[in-house]
Amino acid sequence: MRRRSSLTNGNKKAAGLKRGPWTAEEDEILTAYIHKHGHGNWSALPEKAGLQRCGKSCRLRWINYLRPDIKRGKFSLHEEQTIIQLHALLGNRWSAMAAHLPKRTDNEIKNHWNTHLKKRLIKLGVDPMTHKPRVDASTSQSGSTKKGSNLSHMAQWESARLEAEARLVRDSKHTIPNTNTNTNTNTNPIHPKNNHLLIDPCRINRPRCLDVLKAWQGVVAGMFAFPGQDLESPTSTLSFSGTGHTATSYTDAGFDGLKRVEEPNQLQEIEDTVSDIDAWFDDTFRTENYDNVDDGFSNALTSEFPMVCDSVLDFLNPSPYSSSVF
DNA sequence: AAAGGCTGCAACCGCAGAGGA
DNA sequence: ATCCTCTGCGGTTGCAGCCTT
Repeated sequence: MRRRSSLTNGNKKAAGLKRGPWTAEEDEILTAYIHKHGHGNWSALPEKAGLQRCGKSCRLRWINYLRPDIKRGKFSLHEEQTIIQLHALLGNRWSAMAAHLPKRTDNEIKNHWNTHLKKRLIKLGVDPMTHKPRVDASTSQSGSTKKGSNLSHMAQWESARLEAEARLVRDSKHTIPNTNTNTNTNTNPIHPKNNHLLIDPCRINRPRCLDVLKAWQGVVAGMFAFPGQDLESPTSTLSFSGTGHTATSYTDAGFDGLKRVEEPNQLQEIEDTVSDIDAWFDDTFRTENYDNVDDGFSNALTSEFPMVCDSVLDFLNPSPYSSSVF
């Protein structure tokens, strides 16, 4: 890791630059400039646009507030569920989470987590960092420890995958201008530099990670013994494949691994594991509030997890039309 | 009605990584 | 190999508005 000078250009507190809340006039100037010229180099933008702000401030204002493809206002129940689930997988990787919540910014998600969700989980007796019930260590000898360990592995694997996907989403956002208007294309663009397929962020409205996680739940729970594979390490995901997949397509390699379910009793094990995970999520997140709404969290999870079996069966009976979107 | 506390969120700060010189 | 700039990220702060006493 390279060291940098202690104060980079972007961090110098330039004298004479305005700080604090943006005025409507400043917003207008910035918006008009970006609509006309694009943002280009942020550090050069303020001078060109005639703003007494630093480039960093302009960038933040645009990304978190002025951008047209931003949804503001209350988070829906589904969005909150998604945030909680993503947080369990990714931790405080707000930008990666934002990539899976279209039209929400990392700042918004972070604020919502810190001001609402975190407190709610604490109130429910759930540790917001580990997403596990806050119980004393005496229960650690129970079978739940093993499941927790497996979940931890899953989280590591899925976390790595999500990060890669988030990166792709970011790339695609940068590659496709006017993402708010170009939403119905069926053809994904290709990254100009590496020729990798770029994921259309509009296709990630529903967090597909959940589907993949469900598939992984079967894999990582210890049903597959790959000689010489170290399932403790997320990087071993890459070694599932000998097909020369690049890192950006390594989830394909993971599905190759899934196809190794060959014994009927393995399917039963998968289903048992799914049930365990279902119960775990249910116990962790059920609240009176959720129980009292029709599309409550418990129901949502219950409806989500059957897809695990679908996914696994899908891989047991591979069809050319059922392949993953990855 | 006033004071103090709390909440929500926009904005800032410092650091790290990527990439060019 | 090193330095520098730019960009992006996550943590933190400041403050307006709301709530409670």
